[in-house]
Amino acid sequence: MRRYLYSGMKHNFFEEVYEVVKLIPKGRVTAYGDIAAYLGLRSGARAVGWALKATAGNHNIPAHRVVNRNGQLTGKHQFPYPEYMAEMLEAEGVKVKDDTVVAFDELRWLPANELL
DNA sequence: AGACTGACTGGGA
DNA sequence: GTCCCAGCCAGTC
Repeated sequence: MRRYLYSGMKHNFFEEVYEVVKLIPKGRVTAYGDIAAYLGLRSGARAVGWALKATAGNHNIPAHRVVNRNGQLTGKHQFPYPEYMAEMLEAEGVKVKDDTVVAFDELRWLPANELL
């Protein structure tokens, strides 16, 4: 995994996002902003969400492990059906209540901390 | 070309 | 805690 610093570098932002998302461990979650920060963007969270939208239907990318900074499943409506995202997380041992990940702070996986 | 939009976020009021 | 606002990327009109 290489560092992505946006300044001056021409690169496919989407692919970088996908690579990071694929590395999120089962049973853990992360936030859009965490991924953006790791990729070197100040406020690229929205761009990350936009990129993940393009992965809809791609089962090779665990997009359900990405939630917003409050642990809310804001992207649930992009899945085959609204409950799909929560079901996937529950199946991995992540508890979800009211569209929000329980104990989000403990399960939050930060790429900058866990990767070299 | 310009203006919006969206699976967002941090900071200030 | 709430509300507002600018900034990020790529696509659409």
